Amino acid sequence: MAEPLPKGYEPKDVEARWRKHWEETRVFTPDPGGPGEAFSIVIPPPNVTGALHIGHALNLTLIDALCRHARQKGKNVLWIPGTDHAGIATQNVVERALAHEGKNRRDLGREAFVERVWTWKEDYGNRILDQIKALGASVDWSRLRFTMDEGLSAAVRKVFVRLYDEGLIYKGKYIINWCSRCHTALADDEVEHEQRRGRLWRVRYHLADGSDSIVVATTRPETIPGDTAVCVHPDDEHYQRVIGKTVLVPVLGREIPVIADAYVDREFGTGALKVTPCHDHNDWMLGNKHHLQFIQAIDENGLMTSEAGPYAGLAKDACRKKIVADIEAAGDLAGSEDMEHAVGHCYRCRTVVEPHVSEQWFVAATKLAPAARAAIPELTRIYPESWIKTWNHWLDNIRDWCISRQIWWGHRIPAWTCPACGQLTVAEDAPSACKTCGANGLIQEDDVLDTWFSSALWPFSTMGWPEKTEDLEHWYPTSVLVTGFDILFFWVARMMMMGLHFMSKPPFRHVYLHALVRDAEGRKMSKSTGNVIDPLVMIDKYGCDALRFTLTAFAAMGRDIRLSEERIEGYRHFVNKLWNAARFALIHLEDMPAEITLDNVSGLHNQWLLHRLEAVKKGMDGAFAEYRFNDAAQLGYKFLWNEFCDWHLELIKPDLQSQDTERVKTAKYVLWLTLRETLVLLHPIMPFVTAEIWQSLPAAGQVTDIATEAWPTARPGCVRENEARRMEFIQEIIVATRTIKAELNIAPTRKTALLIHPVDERQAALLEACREMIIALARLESLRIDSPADAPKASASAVVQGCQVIMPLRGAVDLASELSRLDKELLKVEKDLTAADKKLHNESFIERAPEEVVRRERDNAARLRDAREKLLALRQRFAEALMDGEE
RNA sequence: GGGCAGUUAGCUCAGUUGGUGGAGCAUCGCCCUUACAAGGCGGGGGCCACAGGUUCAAGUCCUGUACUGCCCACCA
Repeated sequence: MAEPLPKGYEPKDVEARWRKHWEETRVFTPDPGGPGEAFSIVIPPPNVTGALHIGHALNLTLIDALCRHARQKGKNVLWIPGTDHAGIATQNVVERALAHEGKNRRDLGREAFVERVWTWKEDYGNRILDQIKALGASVDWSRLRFTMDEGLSAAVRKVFVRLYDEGLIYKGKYIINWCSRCHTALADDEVEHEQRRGRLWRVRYHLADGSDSIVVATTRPETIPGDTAVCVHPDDEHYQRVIGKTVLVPVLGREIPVIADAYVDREFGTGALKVTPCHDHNDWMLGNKHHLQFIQAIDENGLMTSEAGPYAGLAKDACRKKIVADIEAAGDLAGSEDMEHAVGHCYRCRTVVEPHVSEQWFVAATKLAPAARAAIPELTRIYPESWIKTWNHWLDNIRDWCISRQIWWGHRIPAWTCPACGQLTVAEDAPSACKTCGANGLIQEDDVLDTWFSSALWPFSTMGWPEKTEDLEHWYPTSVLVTGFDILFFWVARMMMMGLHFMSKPPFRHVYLHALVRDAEGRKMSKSTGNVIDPLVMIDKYGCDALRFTLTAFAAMGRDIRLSEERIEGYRHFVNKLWNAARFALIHLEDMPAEITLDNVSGLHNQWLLHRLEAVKKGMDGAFAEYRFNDAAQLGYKFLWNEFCDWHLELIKPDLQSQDTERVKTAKYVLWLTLRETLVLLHPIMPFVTAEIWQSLPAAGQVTDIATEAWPTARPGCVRENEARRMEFIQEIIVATRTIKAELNIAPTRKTALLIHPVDERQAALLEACREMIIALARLESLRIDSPADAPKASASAVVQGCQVIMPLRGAVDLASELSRLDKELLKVEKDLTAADKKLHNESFIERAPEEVVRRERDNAARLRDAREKLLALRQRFAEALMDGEE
């Protein structure tokens, strides 16, 4: 039965207890044969090396809210947790640790190194799981996955082999992005371009016949030894004379052709471009088109090759200095200038990326992309929809995906080469002998797959594919993918391609892209800037629910979140408010209150509250369904605080003290029921505090776990617009009275007399029925509801919906301030009335606006006119009182 | 260069289908009213970036401009 709640909400103990409870009772472990419509989400697997950051906190909070809400709606909810092996990132971390021991991975050798990473993963990889727990994520821990689990690795191999057999994976020589620090190829989207200050040199190339020269502009003179052509625009009259001739590479003296291609921008630099096919993506394209020579001048370590002649062995930066100096010495430097240009950096280590020609594995993304493009919005809806254009543009311009990485940590490519005949065998399992020549000792590829290759399979590999599992049958495709837009292409697009190809269905019905969390100044949070907000610290300081509520409240679609600690602190007040409201309720609900019929509940305030509750239920339900998280949070916030606490709890205080047992009974039941339903509504956002309060509340029968409680059903009988409006009128009367007191500097606690002059019998009856409420909330000594004929002239007053509210003033009250108060009020009414009249005098408004709108405007004007008359009269009386007082 | 957002109170942001603009924080005043001072009550504060257009009516729809941010892109 009911237990008293401690005075202050202590998140730490409460959260720990509920986490344990939910884990032990396995309420988040669903059965594929269980009842309810299937609802599933796969976690965007955090990097196993990573610590939970605020972006994860947002992501997990939103997913958790959706899952908890879906569960409340009776769905069969599966949320699969897991982590990603994050190839390059994880390898880097372990290599750094090794470096501290003065070793590198080659000292250990491949096997020992990989073993070491696994050990590291076991030690540190579980930290992230504890952090997911700390956030209250209602994941199914029995289905925990890791991208390098045996099952998922088998899926990777199967996919690789199938794609290879279908010709959708191939090996080929291509210019790729090379990180000389990570010593691996990078996919196009793993390269981040940044504007950097650089220099543009103008270098003179002499014609081989010595007759002339041509000046070429370059930002990378160190690639000159790799030049195999100079290219100009075919229509450029400056260079017609040299097209088809040959020039000499500066310093080296090698003879190369001058070619013409419309690719060249005549306006840029000198209009002449040096072509270095091995060290520039566009030059690669030109080299192929014009069948140029391919000369590799820089190796994979960033050193100049023997092709660079006198510069061989130099680091590329040193070569740049030297070659510029040499050219200048030769008198062939035609000038140089500073310029800004985009430079590619490795997204993991920030090293400048070097275009590099090598043998790599590719997925024919160009062939898989069209289906993925067409899937949105036909098969999968994306929220917010504005991303469709970006999605289409990216998929329309996709290039084949380089999937081989020259690192050790990851899924090793399942391809073997025969040492005897060189035959390549691609297979799920290591072949014992060469199919062609029967030789043994086939050698597996050294490279591993891009991390995103296994992530691309995540929605079905986690459910047991390629086995035909019940999970797949029941829960694929997943209901919605929730992630940040920053990995739309890295991850979402690739999942879409793989899902469509292997499952014939898109991997998710909806994609919800949430914002990036930034700091208060709108900057990205990063360790180097020192502006990170650590979610674990926030949970520790303010409680998980406060953090979750804040993130949810700020998660408006299509907009970044600027987070600061003060905001979390602010929403902690809300958690506390809920807690205290519950404490109040529990004081009066020692036992389960007797049930009453709600459709015809007595008491205007009860009718109003239940009416509002219906609206909030509906509103929050819709908000969750459409991923309007901020709306859901706001609706819950306002209802709980501004309606339930500010009004209803105050309004039922007299009820609870009453001798009328029916009245007490009604108050208690409405209180109990509203609080319970509100807890359920808020539970998806604030699981812990709601769970704690829920179990303290008396219940009919066994106390249940709020996590398994159903979303409250609608009570159409409680929707009562008219009663709600009447209650709002009473509230306006009370506010007007309070305002008079506040503005005349009368202490709110000082009980005053009040006279209300209603406009008609109906209003009089309503006021009479609510007499007690008005007295209590406006803090009155007495209340008269009738004509003000004998009211003292020295009274403060207000007009509410035509009804005059009059407060006789006695004692030390600054009477002059009442006069200015009334003047201010009059001014406002005048202004509104002028605006309304202006509209009503506009003939086209009367003619064209809908009847309803015109009628409302007329009513409005009439109301204002009436208010003005009454205020003027009241002011007149008051002014007389002032005169009298002065005489 | 292309694309996408944003511009609303001092600050951070809401504002569903056009019908007199809201919240939190901050600020000012009064109150320790027996759930809550992490609180209550009340107030002040906005030509909704700018310029046009559509409309009886525009923060909301359209066009353009300015600034800010993000994404994409092969200007060497």
